[in-house]
Amino acid sequence: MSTQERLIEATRELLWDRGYVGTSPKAIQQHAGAGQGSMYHHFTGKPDLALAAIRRTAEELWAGAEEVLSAPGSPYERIEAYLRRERDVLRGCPVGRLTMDPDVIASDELRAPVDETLDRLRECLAGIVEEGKERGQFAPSLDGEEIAATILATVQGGYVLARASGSPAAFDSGVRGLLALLTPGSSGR
Amino acid sequence: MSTQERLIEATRELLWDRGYVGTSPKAIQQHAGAGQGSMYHHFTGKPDLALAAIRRTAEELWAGAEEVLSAPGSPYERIEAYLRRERDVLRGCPVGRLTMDPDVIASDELRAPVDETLDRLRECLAGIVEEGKERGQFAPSLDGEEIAATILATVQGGYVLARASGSPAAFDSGVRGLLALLTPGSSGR
DNA sequence: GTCTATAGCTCGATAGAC
DNA sequence: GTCTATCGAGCTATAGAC
Repeated sequence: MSTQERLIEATRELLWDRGYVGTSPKAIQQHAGAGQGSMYHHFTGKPDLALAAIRRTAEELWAGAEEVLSAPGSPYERIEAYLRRERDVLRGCPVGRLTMDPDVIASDELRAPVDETLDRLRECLAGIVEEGKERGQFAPSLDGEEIAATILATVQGGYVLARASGSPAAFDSGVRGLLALLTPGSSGR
Repeated sequence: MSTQERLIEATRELLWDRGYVGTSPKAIQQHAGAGQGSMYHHFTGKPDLALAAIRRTAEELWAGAEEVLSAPGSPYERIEAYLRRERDVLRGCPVGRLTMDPDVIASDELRAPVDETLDRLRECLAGIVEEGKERGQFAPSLDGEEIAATILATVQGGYVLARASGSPAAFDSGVRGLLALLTPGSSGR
């Protein structure tokens, strides 16, 4: 793996665990096994390197989610597969956690990949919900865009609850609650 | 307001906006209009001051939520009031955002108020859902604890979506989706 | 391309005058 | 109680040798 690659990968790991504000160039260099000059040769500075790392993380997350959501199965089954998918719950979402970083939010460039990824996910989920309505799996009164936002929010918020309690249980509990509400034929009342 | 008070209030504001890692003692002192020595006279250091600030923020949040959730009304109405309550959406949750702070999560002392607050909220919501089941407002198949986790997660995740897009719309959308799923007599299918 | 050296600044904390 | 002065360390970045 090239030095440039190692720098990006090290940055991705550190951004996931410590966020942008909590990640120093020095820590990145040590993680990547590279010197100061090496980093500043390949990137103009911390924001430039972070942008490369965030873009790659966003792409990977989207690719993985898209794979699960486009797999064969009914709309409910695909949403369930997405929600129940294996996750490193206590580590949090590598994309969503960036929204709590003041420097990321302050920069349109750094925020863009985060925004686009969550937006694409929402569109994708909304389409699946609409398909479920057509098939009679979900109530016609439901709004695809809204339910998509609820699904995404439950996942993102699940990470928050899990990290607060130090256990993945709260994440799973929230997911089970949402699935119960979405379950064809037995939800709401 | 005493210097000690100003220090705590300044810390609360900065923790809300920039998190623990992103908040420096110097910034706190400037915000509070106090010198170095003043801060270290009243508190042993940054963790001590942050603990006082986090505890107060957690207590205030719980008090406000408890007030809305214990107001008169049916279970569904109380949950709706909680979800639709006015919030500084783009600023995020002053308690929930701390879960993305590596130093907060690493310290049992700093994490405790966060954990306890969300846990109490979950218990409170779970009781309301159970009450709704008894009244026939929610389906008997629903689990109070799980739905409570879903509600809390939708709120916490709503902040994430809103901050990612730079607009409160996504938060409101997720809340409307959840309320549709919870609506007596018209949810799921 | 990669290294070391160094800059100028801020970090979190302490010392000691008043 | 509050202030200024100062500490050693780490921050982000640049310079320049190799």
